[in-house]
Amino acid sequence: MVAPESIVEAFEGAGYRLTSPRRALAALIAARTGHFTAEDLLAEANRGRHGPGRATIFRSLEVLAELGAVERLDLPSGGHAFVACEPAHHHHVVCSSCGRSTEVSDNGLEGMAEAIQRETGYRVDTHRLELFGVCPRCRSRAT
Amino acid sequence: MVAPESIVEAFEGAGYRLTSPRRALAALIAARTGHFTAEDLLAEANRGRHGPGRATIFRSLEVLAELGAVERLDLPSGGHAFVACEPAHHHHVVCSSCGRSTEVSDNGLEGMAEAIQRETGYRVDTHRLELFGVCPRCRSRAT
DNA sequence: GTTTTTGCAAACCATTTGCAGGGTC
DNA sequence: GACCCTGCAAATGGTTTGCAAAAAC
Repeated sequence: MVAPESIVEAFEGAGYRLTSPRRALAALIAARTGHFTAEDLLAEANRGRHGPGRATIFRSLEVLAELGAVERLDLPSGGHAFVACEPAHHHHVVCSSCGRSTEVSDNGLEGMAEAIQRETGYRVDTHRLELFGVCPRCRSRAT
Repeated sequence: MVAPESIVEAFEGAGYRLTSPRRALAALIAARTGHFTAEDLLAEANRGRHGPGRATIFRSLEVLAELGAVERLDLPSGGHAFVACEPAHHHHVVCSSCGRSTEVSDNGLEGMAEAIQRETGYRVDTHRLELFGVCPRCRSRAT
């Protein structure tokens, strides 16, 4: 869904050192088609015998989330997951069947935030929108 | 922000038994002006010496969230909190300074969901929108 | 009297942290 | 060579669970 290089570049561009655990992690993330949890990556890393360790995975995901190369999602279940993405403001629709996700511009939401600001008097600083549904592929397969 | 009775009624209406721990919890929740964590309630419950225990608090919050008497929030920090609310579809603007929150109709969002559906082909089932900012009171106080 | 709820404390699980050795710039 | 990064394993902190006693219906 995302090239491993773009993740490596995120590290690089922000002045982080290029290490083999980070390269390996980039590959693991790039190999994912949908959203994934830290646990998923960890399991995958342990499968191959030279994958990054638990601590590195968590630490790197945090960095990547800060850099915007990855976004943290709050699943309806209360758990956390991540999706690789382009570093621009946007949101995701996540397929609850296969986990695949698609980016969505927040076209319209900006306006809504302004309307809310006017109505409530709050100064709205940030928002998070998460959409969950079924992707086209799963819809047709489900038939 | 919400009357204790409305919470008690939520239990009642759904066929749950009315117990004193549940009444006490309803009062604790009603006393909150903003969002609160399970931990907050637990601390408060322990202050008075006959409050509900840890397990009951978590179990009840889960039930109330299911019933829609309370909504679970995902804070930007990654933690979880709750707000008491009316059981209708809506969203909240949460003040990051004092924790107070206000309900917001999702006026407009419905339309957005449809647009997204059309654009991406996903069938959108649910969404969660959380807004964070500074409430009027804190804005003026902050000057 | 039957069924639900509670409380306690132990179990859990994801995530974080301290620290010494190793790798990168 | 200096400083950043990693792995390990132990600590953490919020949330869940098993079970016997207590309360509601």
